[in-house]
Amino acid sequence: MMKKILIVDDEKNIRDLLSIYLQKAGFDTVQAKNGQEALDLFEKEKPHLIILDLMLPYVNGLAVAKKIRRHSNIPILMLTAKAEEDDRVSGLELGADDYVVKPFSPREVVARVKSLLRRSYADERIIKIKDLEIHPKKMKVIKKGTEITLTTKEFKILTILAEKPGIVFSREQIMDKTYTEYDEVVFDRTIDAYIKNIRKKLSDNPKHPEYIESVYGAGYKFKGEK
Amino acid sequence: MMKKILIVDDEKNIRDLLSIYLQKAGFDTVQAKNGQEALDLFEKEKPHLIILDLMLPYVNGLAVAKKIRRHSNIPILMLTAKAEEDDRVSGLELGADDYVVKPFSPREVVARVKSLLRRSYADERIIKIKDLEIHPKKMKVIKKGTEITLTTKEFKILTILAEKPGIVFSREQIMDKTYTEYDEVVFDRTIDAYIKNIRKKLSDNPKHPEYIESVYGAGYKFKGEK
DNA sequence: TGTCAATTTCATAATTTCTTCACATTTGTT
DNA sequence: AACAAATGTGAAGAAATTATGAAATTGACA
Repeated sequence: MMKKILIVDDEKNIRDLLSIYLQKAGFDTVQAKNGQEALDLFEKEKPHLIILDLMLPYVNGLAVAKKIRRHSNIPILMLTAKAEEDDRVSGLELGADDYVVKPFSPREVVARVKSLLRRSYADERIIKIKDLEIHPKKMKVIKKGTEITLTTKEFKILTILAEKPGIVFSREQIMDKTYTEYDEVVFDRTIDAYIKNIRKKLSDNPKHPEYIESVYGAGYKFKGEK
Repeated sequence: MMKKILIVDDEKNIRDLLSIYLQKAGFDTVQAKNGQEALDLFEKEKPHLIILDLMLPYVNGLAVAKKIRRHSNIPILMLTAKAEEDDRVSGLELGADDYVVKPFSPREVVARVKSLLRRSYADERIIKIKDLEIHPKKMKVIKKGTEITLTTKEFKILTILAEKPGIVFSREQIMDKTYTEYDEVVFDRTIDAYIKNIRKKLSDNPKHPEYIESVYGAGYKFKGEK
């Protein structure tokens, strides 16, 4: 199936350059010249990936990324003019999956687009942690040879935590990453309920958790050295 | 923490050259001369980054990258003999995060390794001071390999002090930075109580403090050179 | 439309942290 | 040395957060 790429940049030259190369590589492209247009087109065109300039007029690229991230986990490739660490860090924090520093080679952008698409849509990476094997493709967790079936949301939440062991995620962060629908606001304690279920299924004692640890006043984290 | 680099190349000269430069830059290195060895060492040594030659005997570098990518998103720096764009493209497609064309300057490799590590582990903004490592994202402090768990407020206060060693903070300043609510007024001695707890957890003797020093009539400071 | 599983909310119990307080100890000053 | 002011500390009640079972709601699908 042909994948559609949304290109967001205020410079027409750049948009066109990327369009040409991406189309040559077999992608469908749509262009937006500012944040508002980007959000509109994101809704309307439902692209498979977004190339987003960090420095946009009016609405900054980070804000656009954040808005989109609230509703979707579409891969985002950020274009950054300067290699400043702060930009880079907040870009990645807010959900950009990769970034390219300007000036870039169009071919490199194409390569990264392909890489991102592959990573995002052919996700069969198995997370091995402690005595668990998390199989995204099968939506299953194997613990010491025994299959444990989780529901979609339980699985998603476990994956978020297990991908970055040791890192504390607030309930809000977990919700942002878990919920894709618009306007969906859920009660804080909902996350607790999921954690409870996951723990039960993994036989993870909340008093002496082997996997998911509560961090009072902060959130949850997957127990781990890393 | 010292980062470990796995170097995979069939030429001993190249492996050694890279090892020397990387070690000089403060990295730990492990070497593999073919794909199988690379996979074994990847499992056993759990490196933080892999430098991988594209052209390996028996099992090609791309295949190795692909296999590793099934279980991990460790950063991979690919070494390519020829500057062909195709290699670069497929390397990036298969999950290499960056590449260097042979013949390369060892210094450039070191620079890219640093950059990749920064990118991949960007979410660990660790404050290192004396024998402490303060991990904000993990909400914990590591002292000589031992994890110390602090509460939210304890952690916050320790961070305030440790970020600017030598600078004295009054109780009021500490409160201002710790409490976000306006009207909230707490008893002066509350800060003392927190300092007491932090000191206890860090085994910091108030009489001969190694970390948090009381400044009579002024407040507290993190003992330090600066 | 009915049913079952998943999702979400809610109420309450259990736990942890926060804050205060009283008293002990130390520090600085005269 | 004596005094005043500031800091150290253990204990305890208050406040906040998390755990959890049960109930209500939603959603997919026959």
